[in-house]
Amino acid sequence: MSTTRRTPRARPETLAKRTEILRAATATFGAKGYARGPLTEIADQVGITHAGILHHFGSKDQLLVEVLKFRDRTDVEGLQDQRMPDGLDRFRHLVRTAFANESRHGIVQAYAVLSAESVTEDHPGRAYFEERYRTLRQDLRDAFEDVCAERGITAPATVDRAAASILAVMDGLQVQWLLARDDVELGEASAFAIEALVAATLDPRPPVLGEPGAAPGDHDAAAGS
Amino acid sequence: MSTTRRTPRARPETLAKRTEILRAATATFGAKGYARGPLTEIADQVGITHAGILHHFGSKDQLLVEVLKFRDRTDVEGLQDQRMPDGLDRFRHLVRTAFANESRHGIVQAYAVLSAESVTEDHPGRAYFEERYRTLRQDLRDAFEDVCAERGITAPATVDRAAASILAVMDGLQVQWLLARDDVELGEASAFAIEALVAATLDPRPPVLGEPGAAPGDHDAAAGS
DNA sequence: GGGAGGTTACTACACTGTCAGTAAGTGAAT
DNA sequence: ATTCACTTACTGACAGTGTAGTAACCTCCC
Repeated sequence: MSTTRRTPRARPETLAKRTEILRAATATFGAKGYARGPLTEIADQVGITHAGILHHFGSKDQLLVEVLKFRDRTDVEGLQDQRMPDGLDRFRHLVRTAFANESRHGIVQAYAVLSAESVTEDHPGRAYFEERYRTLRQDLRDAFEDVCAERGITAPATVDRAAASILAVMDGLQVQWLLARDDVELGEASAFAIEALVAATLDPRPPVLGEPGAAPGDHDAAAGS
Repeated sequence: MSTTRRTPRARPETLAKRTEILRAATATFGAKGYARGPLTEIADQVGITHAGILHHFGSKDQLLVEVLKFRDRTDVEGLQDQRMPDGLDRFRHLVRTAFANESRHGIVQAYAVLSAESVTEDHPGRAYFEERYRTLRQDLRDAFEDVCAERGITAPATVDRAAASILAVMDGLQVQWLLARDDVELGEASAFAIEALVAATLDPRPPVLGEPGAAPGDHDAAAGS
């Protein structure tokens, strides 16, 4: 936890190689998923053997964890000088990210595939994604609280749902976009949805569908339709 | 090849066994994903060997396709007497489904895992999910058009984005719910989001975030945050 | 010269798919 | 109603492949 600097001496060359491996692993896990992404394919991309990869990362599981951490690290570097925006800017930032993602197919796919795969039995990435979503939801709740405080209104109880929904819609749109890039506009659709969800949270309107006492006990059967 | 399977004679016993296999396969693929869901585990559940499974379905790929088709078949049976609702009821139906899904963990997980996995290279389920989402989006677009026609308004250009977003938010919430069932209320959050997206589509308001000419060309780097 | 960054060679599995064979039907014709 | 020709529903053994991990050895650089 504390000083996880497992490799004491980091020669610059070595560090570069490791980064190269992490990038290659992202590509392979993105293209084939973790379960079907062989170490040999990753090794080929960086011109070594699969045993060389294991020399650096110990195990495939560990490699996945490092890949995930690596992404977070570089993401933060992307806006190192400017702090993560807060208030409404936090949501604008999400929209910008969605547009930017349209030209980052590989990473989008890696995250989409790995996050869903992580819910399976004994998946090495599970803890990472649990933590990630928990943090992001908290993050967005905070942004909502900020905006409400600024406006002198009390944050509604729906901020929980809104925070989860915003992340959800971004993820879900990514999957649809990956399956049909001609039919789904990732950036535009995300912008629309985030706008709608933020508006509904900050300035609620009477329900269109009528929900309050809606009986959940329903003998209905359509998994995702 | 040579002695191909000519639509095997459907003895009632056999059909029952096949259904049993499909159910077991759903469980295994749900729990472990397709890539990591071995035929032997499915076979064990129904008391035969993995070769027996292959006798019925020819290949693992084919089994997956049948599993997916099977789900659709049973889903439709669930509301055979009453047609799929249209207009606003279509959206209410989605909300009810989301609540119902809270007690159908296994199927939800199977769909969440398999849909994301399907975007990977040469995945046997890809065509199915492409088709599924295309159909569902069209379905929701139609529902929007109906409501707009009823109200004598012209459907806005955002119906495309809204349709994709509604499906997206449902899927995305499922993943978060599977990762943290105590923190995410699948039904309630889906209800909130669908309500918000339908309202924003049918009765648009001025933007809170301000988007029109927002420059997409942004040197930003946060994959999913 | 000692350790970091590899390699080759190998072990040990975990799976999928094939194949030959068997037992239990099925459906005429006898 | 029994026999004969054939099919269905498997089993058990195994081939083949893909793959993670290990061990021993090489080979530079500091």
